[in-house]
Amino acid sequence: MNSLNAIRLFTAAVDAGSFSEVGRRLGMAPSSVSRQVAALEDSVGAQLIHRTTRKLGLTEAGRLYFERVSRILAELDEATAAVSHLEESPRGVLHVNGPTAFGVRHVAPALPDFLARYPEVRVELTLTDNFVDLLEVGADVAVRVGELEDSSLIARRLAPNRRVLCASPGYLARAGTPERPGDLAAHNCLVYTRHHGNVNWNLGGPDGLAEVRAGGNLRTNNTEAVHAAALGGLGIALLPSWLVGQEVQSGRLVEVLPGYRAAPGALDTGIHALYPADRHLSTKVRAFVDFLVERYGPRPYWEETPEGKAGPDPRMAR
Amino acid sequence: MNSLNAIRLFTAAVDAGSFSEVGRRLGMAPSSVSRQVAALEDSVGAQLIHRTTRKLGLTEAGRLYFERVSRILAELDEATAAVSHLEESPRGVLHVNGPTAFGVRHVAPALPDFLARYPEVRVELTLTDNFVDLLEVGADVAVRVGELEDSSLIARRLAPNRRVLCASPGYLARAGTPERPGDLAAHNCLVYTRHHGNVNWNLGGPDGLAEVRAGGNLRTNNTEAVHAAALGGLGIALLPSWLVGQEVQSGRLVEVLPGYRAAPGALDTGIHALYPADRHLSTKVRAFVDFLVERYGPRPYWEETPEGKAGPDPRMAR
DNA sequence: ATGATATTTGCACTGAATGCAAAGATGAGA
DNA sequence: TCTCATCTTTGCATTCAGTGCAAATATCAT
Repeated sequence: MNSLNAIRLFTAAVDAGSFSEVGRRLGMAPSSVSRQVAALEDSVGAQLIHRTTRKLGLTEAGRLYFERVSRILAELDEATAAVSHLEESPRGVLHVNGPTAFGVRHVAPALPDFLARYPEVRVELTLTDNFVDLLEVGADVAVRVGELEDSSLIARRLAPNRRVLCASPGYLARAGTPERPGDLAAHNCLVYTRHHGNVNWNLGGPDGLAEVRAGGNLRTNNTEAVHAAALGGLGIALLPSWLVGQEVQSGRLVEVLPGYRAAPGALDTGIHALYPADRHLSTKVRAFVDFLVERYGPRPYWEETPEGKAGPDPRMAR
Repeated sequence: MNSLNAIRLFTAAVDAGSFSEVGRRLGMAPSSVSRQVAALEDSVGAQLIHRTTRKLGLTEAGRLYFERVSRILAELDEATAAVSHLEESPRGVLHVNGPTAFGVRHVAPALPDFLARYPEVRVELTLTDNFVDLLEVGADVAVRVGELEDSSLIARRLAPNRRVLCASPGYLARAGTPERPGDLAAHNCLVYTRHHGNVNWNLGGPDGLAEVRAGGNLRTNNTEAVHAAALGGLGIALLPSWLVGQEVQSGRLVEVLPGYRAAPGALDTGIHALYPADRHLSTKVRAFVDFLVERYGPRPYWEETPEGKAGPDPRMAR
């Protein structure tokens, strides 16, 4: 197999008109240039350059080869430059994958700012609720809420994932407001059933952990359904802050037992960006992840309290 | 500088879908494939392939690079093939250089047969009477008559170069036919003056060397002029057999003192083909030189005697 | 002729590429 | 859920290609 270096030296020799001159320009011994060109001639099976101690002359084969090969070298450099250019600054198509509910509320609204900052990036956002293989779907980065599957991907923490108790003002006016965790037993608790499993709520508060039996007339495996029911005044729900935070801020929902949060568990691991553990992280992915980290910040906007009052102990945020 | 081998392995990996598969196909260790691709990625400064133990996935940069690079590799193979093709059999343009007189009489007439045997060759014949640098004029092969300049070129002997005494039948009828070398002093000798130098004729015959003073009413530095004068019946000339051989055969000239030839000297060194001493002799040059050797043979057609009678002692040749 | 400069070859050496083995990762199937 | 087969990657010793230097040879200019 002929080496690319030999071809470059061949064209350089044609340009320079002398092996020694090539050596001087490229800082190598003339003998090396000579041997590389000779090896190239052996590999193509034809004399390319007639040599004399004073001048070089192209063979017909050499002329033919030079014309084609110098164009090819230019194309190759161009291809390399194109790829390098792609990584100079965020550019190209960024495939983002994420869960529907979070994506609609907190990824899609962020995209205008992101795209304004990086005009050469185009985003392709795919929202699905089943975990997908990044390589399989050709995604560059995924946003995952909750527990992380075991994989070789790199996870960058974007925000905590806290679940809070909440209900509509109408419900509370009608059914009263619980004062202690034990009071929940008397309320209509809207239960999200993840794996037909435990439906008790483990709450952490000023007086430590409390496990309460949550029951009511609605059990569903769909968080959005719990959300809708709570908004409709059906009862008390335990929902992630990114889902209800802004409605609590606007008063459409009211936080119940504000000193208590769902005790950290698998579902509360946090919100992460996942991307392949490549040695060369592409600038567009890095830019996107950095952008989300910056946008959500240590305390995401959906957890901001209106009066700047410090919310729950940040140390609770796993 | 990125290596061509790494690029080939990259495209092979994209085609095969696995580094191990590439290793099996190309008979090399998977780790080598992996390292070459990694080195290529380093050199272009971007991840090209997302790797998992079970599958490979192209990056956007990888897709871009693959598209361009696979086309470039094909072009490069094509260029190499074109050059190799050129040497598979005699093909292309053959630049032939030679002296005018010999070229017109014995090279040009041979070309129809040569070109008929090698239909893919085109000949560019340049006839000049001053020695030229092959490289300078871009010639592939030169035919030289007489002494060889000292050079690094390879000389292949094509035919002997003998000079014989001859005159027209009319001249001999008028002035008589010399019987011994000494008789030449009484004849009109047509003298070719090469370097204003010695104009004596050194003749070799049955009784050894004989140096005779050649003189007459024509001295010229042009062989063709001597030739024309002899044909016109002006006197006795000492001319190369390739120039007068066929006219002797046809009777337009008559050989004088047939047992005598010009004693071998610089002018009689022979007729040679010269070509560059390249390690790869092009097939078209080899074909042409072989063709001339075969055509002229050990005893050139211009020296054939009508009755098949053995001419002068062949050992005199050279 | 002589000197300057060119290509090429022999020789020792350096550095890159390789194969092997081991470790970590992933998917299929029991 | 566990095991196995297979994949990529890394460390390490080895091999081979590529390099520079010096010498030999060739060519042109002075």
